[in-house]
Amino acid sequence: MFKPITLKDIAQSLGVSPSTVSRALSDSYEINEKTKDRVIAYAQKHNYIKNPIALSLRKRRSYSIGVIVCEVANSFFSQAIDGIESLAYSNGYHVIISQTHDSYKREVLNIEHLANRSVDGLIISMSAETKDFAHIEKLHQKGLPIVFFDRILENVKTHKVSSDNKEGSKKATQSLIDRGFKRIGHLANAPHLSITNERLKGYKEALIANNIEVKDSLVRYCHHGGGNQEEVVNAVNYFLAMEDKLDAIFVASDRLSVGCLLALNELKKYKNPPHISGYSNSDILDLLQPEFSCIRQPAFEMGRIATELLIQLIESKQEVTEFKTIELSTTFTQRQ
Amino acid sequence: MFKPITLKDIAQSLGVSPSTVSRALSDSYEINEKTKDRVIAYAQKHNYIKNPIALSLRKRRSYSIGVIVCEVANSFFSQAIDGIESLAYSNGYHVIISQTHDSYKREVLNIEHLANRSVDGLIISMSAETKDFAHIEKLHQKGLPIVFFDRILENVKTHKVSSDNKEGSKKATQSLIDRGFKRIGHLANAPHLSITNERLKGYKEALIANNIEVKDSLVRYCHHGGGNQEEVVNAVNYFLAMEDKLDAIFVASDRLSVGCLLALNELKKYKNPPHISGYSNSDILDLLQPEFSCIRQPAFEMGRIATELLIQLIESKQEVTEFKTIELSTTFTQRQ
DNA sequence: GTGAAAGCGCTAACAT
DNA sequence: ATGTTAGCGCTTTCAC
Repeated sequence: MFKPITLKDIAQSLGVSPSTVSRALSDSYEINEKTKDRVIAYAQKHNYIKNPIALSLRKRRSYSIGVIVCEVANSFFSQAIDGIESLAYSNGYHVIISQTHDSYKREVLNIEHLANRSVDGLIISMSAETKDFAHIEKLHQKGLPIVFFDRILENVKTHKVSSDNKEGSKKATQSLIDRGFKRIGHLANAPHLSITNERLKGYKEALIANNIEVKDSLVRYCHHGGGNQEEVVNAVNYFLAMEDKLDAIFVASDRLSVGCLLALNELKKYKNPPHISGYSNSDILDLLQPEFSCIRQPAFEMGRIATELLIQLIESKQEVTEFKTIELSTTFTQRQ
Repeated sequence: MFKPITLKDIAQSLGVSPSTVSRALSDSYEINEKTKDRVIAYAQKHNYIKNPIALSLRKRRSYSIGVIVCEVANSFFSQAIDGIESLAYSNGYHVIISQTHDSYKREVLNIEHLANRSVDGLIISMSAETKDFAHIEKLHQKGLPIVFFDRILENVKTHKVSSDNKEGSKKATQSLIDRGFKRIGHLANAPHLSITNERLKGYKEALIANNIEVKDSLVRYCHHGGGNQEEVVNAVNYFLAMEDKLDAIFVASDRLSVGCLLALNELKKYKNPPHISGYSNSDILDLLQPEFSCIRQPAFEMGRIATELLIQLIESKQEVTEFKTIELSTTFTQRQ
């Protein structure tokens, strides 16, 4: 069975000590050029690769970072992951992706699994279900480098990367108002998420700025982030069944936008359905739904920046006490 | 800094030897019940978790499996990954996902990285660009457990899981013929992929069965699997520019279906565009493009089965010499 | 029923 | 410039 060549093997074959080999391979200045060449040549010829596990044990570093997201089958997150990977690989880090499927239980399990010394740091986007943050705070206190992205945890002191949610929301809602829509519903994400509140604020601010009354009855939350289509369908049905017909719905997330459009599609019987506008990073939606105006987050860039900050955290010699909260701008695309 | 409690710590605190603690925690029969209880209680109270890295080094097993796919932002693959995860986790394995973005170079890099003792086995779907298989054959010969899925490597003797590509293709093409389409183009994937050939065969067989001439000029390959939209646009343009107008296009993959529909969307100026039918596991496409008939692969199930076979391979005591090639059926959905 | 010791593959003081 | 040694955290043989 698969038994790769070790450093010791090389040492033996070459009649030198393991430490010499180790030093030669890490190009130490104290090793004779000739020995170095011999060792490197031999290693290359035999396809030697350092055992990363032994290395990790020794250095107490795994050179891998963990990413916690609700799901990868989501344009926003898969683009963000591409950004994370691009920076991680170029810095010699490996990326381990873990999906919570927006379940609190899975989040706890996955984070603990990763944290227990198999990753050097974590990039986390909270699950929609999570209300208790003990599992994260514990790790953070223990000193595990963590960077939050998109779905932030406000009161944990570390780097945070998101888009300017309030602003994005406000822009989109304002655009609906500009187009003459007055009764605008808001299909919101799970109530505990940072993004939910910020996006709600943006929506409300736009209404207020235009002297439109803010009504809680026009806001519908999806407690599982749209994880089961049923809750989205229910919300859409609620909106459609309202006595005072809705003019438009502003949708709070990528997944919900998809869910909402699907729901509306199933309910074709309704004539004059409300106009839909919302968050989406999906190219498909973008082009197939020509009347869908959307807010796009710079997902790739957000991933890159989060990773950059995490690597800084991991590699910093002294303890970091200054933390950044970065908010990137979103792009709003007005259609038709 | 993040310094978790070790087995040695427990031993010291309890005044027993490390070996006793180790045995107690693995519930060895030779340990006194009382000692066991003491140890387990202490471990739980202090949140002790075995260091997986040390464990891996010792056992020469990482309890993690690597997954190589072109990209996760793809309905088919993300569903397959969900299937892989579901079985892996319930068997105590961890899943590491690695994306090739259909680049040969990335594939080699990622596979080597994972293989070098940080995973116990690999589930691979080949990159579109890959024509040279040495990197995989080498690992396979060394005894690393590998299961292929979807994009198979024919002449490597190991388990393979795919859908019945020829059959699926044939069904879809036949359905186009049944609807009166005669001049049917085929937008194919990269020519080296197993699925490309099988799907091409199905397409051709359907034509032949209906006495329609098979013309190579009606087949267009996308060498990067649709990785850059440009090649898809070019192919679509080629089809649209043909003198004898095409009635329909049969599209060979999930990603290409998206690309093809997008391209067509951009080229709206053409009246009476050809009818599109093809592979797709996307719920969005499914519902937003009501006239799009599609073949859906049982992605989740394929992932599950591949994982099951891989775990068998990993855990089998004696060498496995009998290998399975599993082909699951696809579902064809006829629209409008 | 428990402990001592060796070793998984590697690196880094500490020799020489 | 190179070798010796100890140790990262764990399991497992061999003693007792």
